Amino acid sequence: MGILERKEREREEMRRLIVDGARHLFVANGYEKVSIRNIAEAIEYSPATIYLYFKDKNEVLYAVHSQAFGRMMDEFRPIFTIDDPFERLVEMGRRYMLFAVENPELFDIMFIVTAPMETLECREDIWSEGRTAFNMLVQVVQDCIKEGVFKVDDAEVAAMMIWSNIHGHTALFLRKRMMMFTEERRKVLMADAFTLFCDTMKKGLC
Amino acid sequence: MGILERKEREREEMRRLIVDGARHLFVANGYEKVSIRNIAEAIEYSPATIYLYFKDKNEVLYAVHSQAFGRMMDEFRPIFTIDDPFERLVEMGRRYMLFAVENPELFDIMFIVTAPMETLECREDIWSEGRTAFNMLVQVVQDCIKEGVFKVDDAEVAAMMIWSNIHGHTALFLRKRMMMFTEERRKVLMADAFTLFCDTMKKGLC
DNA sequence: TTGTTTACTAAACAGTGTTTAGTATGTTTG
DNA sequence: CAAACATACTAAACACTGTTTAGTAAACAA
Repeated sequence: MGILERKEREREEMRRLIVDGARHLFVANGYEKVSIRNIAEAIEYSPATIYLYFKDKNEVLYAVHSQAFGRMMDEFRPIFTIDDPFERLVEMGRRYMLFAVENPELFDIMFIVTAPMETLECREDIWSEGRTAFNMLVQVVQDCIKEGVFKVDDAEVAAMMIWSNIHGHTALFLRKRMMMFTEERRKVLMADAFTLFCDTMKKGLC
Repeated sequence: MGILERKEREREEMRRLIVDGARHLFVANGYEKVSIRNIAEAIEYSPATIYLYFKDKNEVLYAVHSQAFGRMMDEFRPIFTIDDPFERLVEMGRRYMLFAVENPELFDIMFIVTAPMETLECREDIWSEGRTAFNMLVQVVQDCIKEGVFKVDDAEVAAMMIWSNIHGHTALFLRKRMMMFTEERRKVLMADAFTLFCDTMKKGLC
C-alpha cells in the first residue's frame, strides 16, 4: 500500500513549501516583518494550514534556521582543501563573517534571535546544527595544535574563544552597534580588528 | 513666570515615570513581553498618553537604553583605581560580562535588539552612549600601550578586537547559542575562554 | 454505497502599536 | 469674575499579530 508513503511525501513537500516561502519572505523583508499570514498568502494557503504542519511560528523559524545551517556548511566545506591549518582557520572565520554580511536575515535566525531556540528547549533537545558547526571549528583548531601552530590543551576552549571573537564582530555590526563610526571607518575597523586578532592568535596561542 | 519651568519639570517627571515603569517591566518580564499597554497600565495612564511624551515605542526603548548605559558606566568607574593597566583591562571585560549576566534584559536593549537604534537612524544622530563607553575602553587600551604591555599602533582597532571577543561570549550565551553544552560545561567554557583570551592578548599583542 | 478519515479554511479570540476625535482641566486675557 | 484659549488626558477605532475552533468538502476504506 503506497498511499501512506505518498501521503508522507506530500506532507514533506508541504513542509518544504512553507519553509521555502518563509525563507523568501525573511530574506526579502527581514525576520521581524514576516507574519504567519504573510507566509500563508505567499504559498496561497490559509494561515491555519501552517499549524497543521508546524506546532507554532517558532517551529517554522527553526526549520528555516536548519536549512540555513546547511547552506553555511556548504560555504565552509571548501576550506578543507587549504593545506596550512592556520590559513584554514583564518579562512573559516572570514567565511563566517562573509556569510553573515551576505545573508543577514538568515544569520539572525541562526545565531541571534532566540525564537527558534525555544522549540529546542521544550523538546529538551540538544542544538545539533550548532554542535555540528562548532565541531568543524574544533577540528580545524585541533589541526593547528597537531601541526604545532597552537599550544593549548583544550581545543574546545580555544575554539570557543575564536568563535566568540568572530561572532562578536558580526553581531555588533549587524545589530547596528558600530553606529558611532562612519561607514568607511566601520569597514576599516572590522577588517583591521580581524587581522589583528589573527596575528594575536598566531603569536599568543603558542 | 515659573509656570513654564514647572511644566517642563512635570514633563520631565512624566517621562521618568514612563521610563522607570518600562524598565521595571522589562526586567521582570523580558523585553519581548512588554507592550505599551502594559507600561500604561503599570503607571495608571492610558496608552495614548505615552505617545504625548515619546514618538513611538522605539523612543521609550531608547530612553531605557540610555538609563541602562548610565548604570553600566557606574559599574566601570571603579576599575580606574587599579594600578596595572592590563589588570584594569581584564577587570573591565569581566565587569562587562557580569553586567550582561546580571541584567540580561537591559543588556539586550543596550547591545542586541535593533529597535532602540532605529530612533537614532531617523535623527541622523551618532550613538553617543556607545561612543562614550567605547572611548573608556580605548583609554584603557592606550594605557596598556603607554606602559609597554601592548605594542599596536591603532588603539581603536585593538579596542574593537577586545570588545568583539567579550561581546561575542555574552551574546552567544544570552541568545542561547551554547545549548550544545551542559550547563556546567557552559560555565567552564566561558570562564576558560575568557582567561585564554587574556593570556593570548598578553603574549600576542606585544 | 456507506462510513470514516484527512486536508483544509472562515471566523473568532485576545492581543499588538498607533491615531483620531473629543473631553475635562488649567491658564490667560478682556 | 467670565469668556477664550491652551494643555493634559482618554475612549474608541484601525489595521495588524499568533493561534484555536468549528465546520466543510474531498479522499479513502469497508
